[in-house]
Amino acid sequence: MKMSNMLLPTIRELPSDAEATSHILMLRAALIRQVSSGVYSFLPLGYRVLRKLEEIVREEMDRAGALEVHMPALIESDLYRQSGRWDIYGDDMFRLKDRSGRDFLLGPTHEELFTDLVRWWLKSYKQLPITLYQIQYKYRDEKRPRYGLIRCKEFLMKDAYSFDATLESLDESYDKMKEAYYRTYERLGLSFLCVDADNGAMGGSGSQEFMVNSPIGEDDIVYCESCRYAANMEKATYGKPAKSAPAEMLPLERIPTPGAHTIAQITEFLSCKPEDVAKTLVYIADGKPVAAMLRGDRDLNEVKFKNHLGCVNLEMAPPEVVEQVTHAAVGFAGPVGLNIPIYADIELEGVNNLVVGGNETDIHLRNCCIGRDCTVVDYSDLRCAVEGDMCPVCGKPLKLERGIEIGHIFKLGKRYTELLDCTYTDEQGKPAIPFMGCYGIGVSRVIAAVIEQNNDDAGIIWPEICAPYKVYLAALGRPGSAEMDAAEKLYNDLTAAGVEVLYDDRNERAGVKFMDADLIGLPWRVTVGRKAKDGIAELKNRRTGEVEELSFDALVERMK
RNA sequence: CGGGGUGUAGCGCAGUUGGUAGCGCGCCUGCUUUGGGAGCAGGAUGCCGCAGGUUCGAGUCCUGUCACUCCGACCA
Repeated sequence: MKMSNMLLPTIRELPSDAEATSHILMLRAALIRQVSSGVYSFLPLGYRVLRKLEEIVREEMDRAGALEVHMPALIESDLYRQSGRWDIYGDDMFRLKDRSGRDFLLGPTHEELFTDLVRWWLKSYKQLPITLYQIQYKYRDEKRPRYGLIRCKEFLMKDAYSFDATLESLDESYDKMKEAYYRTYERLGLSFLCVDADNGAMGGSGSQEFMVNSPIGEDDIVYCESCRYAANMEKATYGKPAKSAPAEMLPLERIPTPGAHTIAQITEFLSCKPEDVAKTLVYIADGKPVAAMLRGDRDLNEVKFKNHLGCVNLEMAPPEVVEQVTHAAVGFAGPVGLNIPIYADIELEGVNNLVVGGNETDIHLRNCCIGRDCTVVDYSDLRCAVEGDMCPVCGKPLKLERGIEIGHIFKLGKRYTELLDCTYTDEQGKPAIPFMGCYGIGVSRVIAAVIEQNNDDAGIIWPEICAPYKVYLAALGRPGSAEMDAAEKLYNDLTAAGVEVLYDDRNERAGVKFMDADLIGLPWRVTVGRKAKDGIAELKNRRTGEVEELSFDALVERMK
C-alpha cells in the first residue's frame, strides 16, 4: 500500500482527552477515530489489525474444534424474557422498539441465542459435546466508557458456548477452550495471567479470567510468584495465619469520641492501632439491612460478602438507613445492641477488646468482645486480600497488580439450558439438560492490551503477528529521483514476494517519514536513500533498533 | 447515578472591563531545502456546542439544554 493512497492522518500533538498510552497511540497513529463516547470507527490501519486478531482467534477456535456461526446483534426480547435477563440486566442493555412497538435489544452477550439454536437442533446425547462460537459486536450501555478501546459501548467479541452431557465432559470442553486461550495470547506475545474469578451474575460453577498486567487495568489481581496462584481480587483468598491465644477480656468502656467517625480519626483520638478497631458496615441485601464487621484496616470484599449471604443485590446502605438502624450519625455503627444480622470477618474470631462504634453519635466502645457484648451470625472470609498476605496454596507473600481483562471463561452449568428448556434424550432414553460453558475474548480490547505492552516514547511496536503491515518502506529521494525509482522497484518486488509493505512515497522530508514510521510501529523499516545507487537499502528493527544494510535482493529474501 | 472540568478553524489552545475572533501545528500556492517532525513569501478555513434571555451590541453576562471528559459508584 502506498502512503499517497492511504487514509492515515497521523497526529503530532497529544490528543487532549486521551489518558491511556494505548488510547493516545491509537489516535495518533490513526488506527481509530472516536465517533461518540465509547464508540469508535476503525480506520484502514486499525481495521487491518482487528482483522488479523480476529483471524488468530478464529484459527485457535477452529483448532479447538469449535464451529463458527453468526448470530444477530439485533434481538427480539422474548428469549431474554425467558431467561429473565430482560428484567435483570438493567440499564446496561440497549433496548429499542421496532415500528410495531415490539421490544428489541442489542445483544450484550449471546447465551440465549446459542442456547436457542442448540435446543432447536439438539435431539440426542450422540450430538454432544458441541462448541459453537462467533465473532460479533456486543453492545453494552457502559456507565463510563474509558481508555479508548478498553471499555466501549460497542466492541468486538469472540464468544463461544459449549454444550456437554456431563460435568466431566464440560470440564474437558472448558479445558480445551482454556488451552486455545493460552495459545491465542501466547501467539500475540502478551504477558498475561490466568486468574480465578467470581462467576458474578453469570452464575455457574467456576470461572477464570485472562489478565494482562497494566496500570490502567480496572481489576486488581492477587498472585503468588512462587506457585502461580492467581485470582481476581473479588475471588482472592489468602492463607490464615495461626492465631495467638485471645487476650483476657477487659471491661467494656464507653468513650466519648466527638467528631471521630473515620478509622484514622478514631486511632488518632484513642491512640490505638487500626487493627485494634473493628468497623461495622451497614449494607442492604435484597432489601434487608445487614452488617459486616471487619478489622479497621481492612476493606470489605463485597463479592465475597454477597456470595456468603447468597443474595442477588447488595449495596451499601444509604445514610438514612444507617442512621435509622444505628440510631446514630454515620460513622458510629457498632455491633453492640445492633438489631440486624452481623457477619464478621474471620480475622476477628477470637480477638478480644476491640474498639467499636457505640451506635450513638460521638460515642465509641473500648474492649468489646464478640460473644460477651454482642453476637454475630458467623465468621467467614469477608475482606479483600492485601499485598503480603500469605498465598493460600504455598504460604509465600502474595502480590497485587492491576490488570486488564482480555478473556473470561465460565462453567455455566445448566442455568441457561434449564431456563430456556433445552433438552435432549440421553442414553437411557430420558430427557436431559446439557451443561453449558461460555468463553469470551474482547478482540478489540486485545488491540489496546497489545499496544499497552508494546510501545516506547516514539510510538507503537507491533508484534509481527498482528502488525497492520510488516514493512515500512521509506523512500527518501525527491519525486522522480533515482532513489524513488529504486524504492518503487523494491516496493514492487516486496509486494510480489508476498510481503505486506506500507510504502511511504510521500514527498516529505526524512524526519517526517521516520517519525511516522516509529509512531505506526511496523516491525521493520526499510530506508531507500543515498546508497540506493549502489543497490543498498537499510533495514531497521523497530523493537531492537538494530540496523543493517542489505542489497535489494537480499532484503526481499529476508522479508519473505 | 453523584461530584468536578471542558466545548472557539482538521488538531492543540488563547481571547482582558461586553464593541463583531486570534496563535501554533496541519492544509493550499510559489521558490529554496531534502537521512530524524525544513525555511521564506503568500493564501484559505469559524452557526465561538445548541436554544432562549439581558443589552444599542454577547465568544464574553444570565437561564436552560446537549455533548465530551476526569474522579467515584457500577460493571457478563
